[in-house]
Amino acid sequence: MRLTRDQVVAGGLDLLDEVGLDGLTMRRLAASLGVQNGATYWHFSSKQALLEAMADRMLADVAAGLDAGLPWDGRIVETARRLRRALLSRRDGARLFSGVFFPLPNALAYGETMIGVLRDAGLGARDAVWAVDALTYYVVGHAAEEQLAAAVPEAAADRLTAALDPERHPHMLAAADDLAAPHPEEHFTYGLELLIEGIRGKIRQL
Amino acid sequence: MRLTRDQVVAGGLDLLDEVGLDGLTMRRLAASLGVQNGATYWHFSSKQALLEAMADRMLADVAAGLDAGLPWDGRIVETARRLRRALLSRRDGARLFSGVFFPLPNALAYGETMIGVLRDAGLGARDAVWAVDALTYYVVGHAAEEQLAAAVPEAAADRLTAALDPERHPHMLAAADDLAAPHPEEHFTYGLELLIEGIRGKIRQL
DNA sequence: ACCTGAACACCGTTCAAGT
DNA sequence: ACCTGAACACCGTTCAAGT
Repeated sequence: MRLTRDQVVAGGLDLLDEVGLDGLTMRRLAASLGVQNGATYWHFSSKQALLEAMADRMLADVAAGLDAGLPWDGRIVETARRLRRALLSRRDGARLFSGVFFPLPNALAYGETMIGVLRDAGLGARDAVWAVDALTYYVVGHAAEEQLAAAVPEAAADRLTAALDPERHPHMLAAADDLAAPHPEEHFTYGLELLIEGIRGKIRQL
Repeated sequence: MRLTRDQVVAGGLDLLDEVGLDGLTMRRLAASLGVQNGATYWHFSSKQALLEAMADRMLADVAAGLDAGLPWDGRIVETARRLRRALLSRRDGARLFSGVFFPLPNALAYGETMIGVLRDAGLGARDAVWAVDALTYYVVGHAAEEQLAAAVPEAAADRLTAALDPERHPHMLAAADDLAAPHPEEHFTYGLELLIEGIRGKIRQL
């Protein structure tokens, strides 16, 4: 059976879950597909091109079928959540996405949806784009940090507490339980609401 | 003259400006320091350890001497700007920082300062930490995108306009001039204000 | 204490040659 | 059209041996 482009992408995503982004090599991928080393280069001109295809595949359903009955802020929350879920669906998914240049089909669909919601809410073109940029940086940054913390199981927590000094970091020590973020969903929602509240302010000023 | 740890870090940062994060190799660094390949490993146990030291050095003055006379929102803006400037001070500085695990001295000082400002403003421990997390994801994400766009000079713009379809991306096309972000400072301030406005909302609820 | 020299086990990418 | 086999030019890391 010959290899298809889709199989290479799917194999890449499966391998990503197995070995993480740093362990993902073209040679391992070829091996896991039962093929020789150079074979994948017939389907993708470079590793970067493959990573882009993988990133976009990961975002497949982010912008599909958004409930038009929701108010604008509900639609923003829903779409941000979908992006978040997509990024978290694969190991190192957020890092994979942020290492890739933006204009990919599903990423564009996400952006277009988000901007559309804010324009419906009354924002001008520039405000809408810039607000979506802020939302996106937040969602991606949050997911990346969450996956980074998950990747460094115990060493992370130990190293953090070791680095914190009661003299110089009283505030961080006082919030140590919330720093380690054992409540990622609540944590995510908190920052998302901050941004949405800021957008509400902009809409009020219209 | 023998090599010092500091010289290795400084050489790493200079090389970063020259060749970018992807071009930064231990071998090139050794060559630029006029030393043999393995020599840097006496000063740093791994490339990752060196990258961490470089990232922290980059953040050296972010938390020093903040004007206590400013209102809380002015202090947040000032500190966020300093982090931004530090990240932009070196090529791929934002990507360097986000690839490194958080608890480094200057990064901790930054976090402590930010949390302190929000606690002064009246927020509880958890709210303050979570709000600072949101601010930091935003600052780093914004700087990373800005440096990524700067790294792909013209190909980026071309590829974006080529990918945009009037049928499917009317909103993005309508905002094309603001998408390419020829106004990075204004763009940065816009999103930062969104978050600060959200924090104002939290403080009002107290 | 600090560095050299040389090796080990990998990489991404290319490309003639096969089928 | 799609893949193999083999090579090229690199990597990070280790470590005996030198000074």
